Amino acid sequence: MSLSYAILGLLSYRPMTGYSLKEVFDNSISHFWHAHLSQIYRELSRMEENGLVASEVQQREGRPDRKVYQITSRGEENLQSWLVSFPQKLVMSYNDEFLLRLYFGGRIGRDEILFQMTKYRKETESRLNHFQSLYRVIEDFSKKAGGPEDRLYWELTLDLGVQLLRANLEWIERALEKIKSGDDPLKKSPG
Amino acid sequence: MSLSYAILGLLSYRPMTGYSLKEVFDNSISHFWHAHLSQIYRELSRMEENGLVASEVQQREGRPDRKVYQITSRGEENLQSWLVSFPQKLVMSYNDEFLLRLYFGGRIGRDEILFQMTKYRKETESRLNHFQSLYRVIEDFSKKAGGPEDRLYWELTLDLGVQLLRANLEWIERALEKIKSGDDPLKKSPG
DNA sequence: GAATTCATGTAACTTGTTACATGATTTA
DNA sequence: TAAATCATGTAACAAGTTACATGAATTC
Repeated sequence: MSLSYAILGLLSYRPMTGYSLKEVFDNSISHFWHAHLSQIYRELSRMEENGLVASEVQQREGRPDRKVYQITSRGEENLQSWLVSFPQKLVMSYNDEFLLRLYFGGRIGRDEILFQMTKYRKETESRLNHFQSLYRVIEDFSKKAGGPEDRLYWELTLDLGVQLLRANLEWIERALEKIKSGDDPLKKSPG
Repeated sequence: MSLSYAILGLLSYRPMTGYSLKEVFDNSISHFWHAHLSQIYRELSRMEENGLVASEVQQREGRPDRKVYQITSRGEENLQSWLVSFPQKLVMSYNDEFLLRLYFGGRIGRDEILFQMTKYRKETESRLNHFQSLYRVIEDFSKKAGGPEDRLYWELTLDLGVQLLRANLEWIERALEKIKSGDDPLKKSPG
């Protein structure tokens, strides 16, 4: 289960609560990994049972208690051995609901498709904007934790996220034109 | 659950067994949707309970029985209303184990990263080759089922799959160079 | 003779998703 | 004063994964 390695890796930079782990997931690795808060809490409990992490409850006046998790030496070993083992099977389970609809586009009207595609473009654009703002987050974070080596790899993964979104947007433009030109009665039956 | 819509959509072209549905998943929509055979069987049972599909057992001499599923009118309605409803939340759960390792690349040696990246490139290349062979599958299939409209959309989804893989490969080349040049002691501290 | 394909599923388990429950502090 | 943020989780269910079980026909 890769989620536990994602958690171990992030805890290897600094101890964190489940809540703050979720923030890092959303801000720093959302371009290639997503997890729900409830998943993170469940996984942390399991990992503590297995001795991969250890928790300490911090009581603070007024504000609610925080349960701060840190990686154990066993957790470090676990992480390390995972990092150097290239997966036998590359899991690439890319299930895309929008593409599933588009595949069956022949079953609905072109206007509906154009409408959905335009919405999809808007969403993709805002995701691209979000990703581009993450370079700043990496810069800030590399000053606090990790070294210049870490920063190289953080930026590389983000580069891919940005490039894939750009390729996606280029495809959207071409697809819109293809669909529109198919809609043009002059081009449908020439002569 | 989008799996049931994928099944309904495919059954709307022609009746199929669970086994042949799996083949279509792997050959025709694998670039944006993946499902295990056991998932398909489970989902078909559930859908039959809900009246979205109906099955008929065909007995054949010598060979094992086949359970052929077809879409019901209720299933058609179900599919149609899903197709015209743009999702409130675009599910983009893209979890990539390779990128997760790369993100933590600072924790392992550069040689290991280069080794894994090279393997990743090889896998990505073979996926691209597979995708490119699917245009032929679409061509063949559009002669048997569906019309020219369907073919446009089938090709569009495949176009995206191909373009994303190409963008991925371009990124790999650049990433390899960046990692290698960071490894070069001459570039590390000039002078 | 061994492996692959066709064809059906069940069982056990892990992961992902959504809703619920609680409650203080801060910001709009 | 309403909403958002911080902070913890549980419960219930849906979806994804892997292993097991069966057995004929075909291909290597």
